[in-house]
Amino acid sequence: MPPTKPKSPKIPKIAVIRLALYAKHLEILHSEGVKLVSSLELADLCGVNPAQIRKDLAYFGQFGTRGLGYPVAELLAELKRIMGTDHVWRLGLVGVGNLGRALLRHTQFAEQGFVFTAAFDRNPEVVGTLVSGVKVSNAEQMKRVVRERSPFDIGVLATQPKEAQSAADRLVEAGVSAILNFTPVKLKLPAGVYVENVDFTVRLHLLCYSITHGSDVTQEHPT
Amino acid sequence: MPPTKPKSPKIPKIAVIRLALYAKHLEILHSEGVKLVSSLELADLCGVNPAQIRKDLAYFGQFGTRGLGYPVAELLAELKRIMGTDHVWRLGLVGVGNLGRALLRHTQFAEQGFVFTAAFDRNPEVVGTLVSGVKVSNAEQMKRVVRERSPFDIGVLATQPKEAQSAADRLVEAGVSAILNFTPVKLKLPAGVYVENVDFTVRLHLLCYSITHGSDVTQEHPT
DNA sequence: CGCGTTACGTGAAGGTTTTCACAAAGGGGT
DNA sequence: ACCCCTTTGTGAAAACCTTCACGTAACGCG
Repeated sequence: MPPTKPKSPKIPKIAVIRLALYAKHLEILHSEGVKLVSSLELADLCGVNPAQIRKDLAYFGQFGTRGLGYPVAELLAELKRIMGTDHVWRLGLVGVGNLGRALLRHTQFAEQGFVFTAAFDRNPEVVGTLVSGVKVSNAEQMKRVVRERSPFDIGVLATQPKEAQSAADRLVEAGVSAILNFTPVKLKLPAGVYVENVDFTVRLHLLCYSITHGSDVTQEHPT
Repeated sequence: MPPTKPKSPKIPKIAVIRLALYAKHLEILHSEGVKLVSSLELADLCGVNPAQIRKDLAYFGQFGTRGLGYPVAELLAELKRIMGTDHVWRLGLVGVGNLGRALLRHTQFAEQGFVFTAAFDRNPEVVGTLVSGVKVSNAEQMKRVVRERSPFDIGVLATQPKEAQSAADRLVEAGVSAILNFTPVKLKLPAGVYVENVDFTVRLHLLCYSITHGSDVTQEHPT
């Protein structure tokens, strides 16, 4: 079962998203004791085309045996390795407001190997408190706190919009190279810092459009 | 400024998402007193290709004047009309937990014309309380509450995973035809009910992949 | 041990979305 | 009233992603 590095340098983002989808269903199959799965079976579970699965996997190597299918446990392990989710990732929250608090308490993160190791805010009333087992530190001392006490890999940004950019700058300064951005601000960041913007209102807009027009949109993207 | 119904029946979903993006930036321009904008200027602000903007708009009609550009106020009004966001939408929350509470208190919704008019939970300790000005009702009486007291247009699902499907069923029963689903459950619903799934963990997985591989993904989808 | 069956891996075809490039059209100055 | 400049609207081309279809490999049964 050879390489795990991308063969060609350009993988469609959507393919990576589907990889996570496959992993999720493989996890279930694995827990059910299923040892082998064909692209057809997995495709049914995931709601995609079987050829799609084979193509997506082919970006990263050969994982199946012809005539049989894919070994569930091995493929799952490979996918996790490819996604980088074969180990725990540490999250650092900036902005302990309504949303931030909910994120800290959100159990799904931990279930998937994402653990908050730090939290920051500027409000003196919040700094020093413990939320869901995480101590809230002063946002102004982020760099020092990260270095001396609670390092983390991914920054989670849930501040007020007007503080978003400076908070992001501080994250970068502290050495973070990936940010999950819950604010509606388009962040300006140096190259090499990865950002994913989460904006639920976009989805609401989409629903409004669908209700208004009776869904004449095409693609049905996963997640 | 002619029709607003789609010319051809199939509009790419991604184009509708971009429409919301354009509207957001037009809103800003409008508040700055800008009267006219060219596709080039707007494209720069939105981070997309100018031809893309013209194509997207062309799905719905002709809104610009050659040699000049687009009238900001008018185009904004048109886009809102197209998206259906020219009036307030009423939201109904199911599941007043950590996330639900944060959503009720989230100010961005109201700012964009989305107002919670109802909230439901099964926990007797929560039922009857007031969260962010919204009375929490018993989830089992959803149908009645909706009809007699607090109708709403879009259901927002933030329950525990195991209750998600039955809560969704109840929403449909109560006449709701659009659901914003924050649970990781793939809902089974009758045709004609629109669902948008919001799963932040997908984005985290994507960040993991990027960090691990140094971003070799292609597309850069907005929001 | 060979043959049939199954299902992967992949080139080629098909479909969709993005970008290019240009004709056509409106505005404004002279 | 005409001409020039700007920028739209849009076919055509390019890029991209998905699906098809088949060669090929592996297993297992007789």
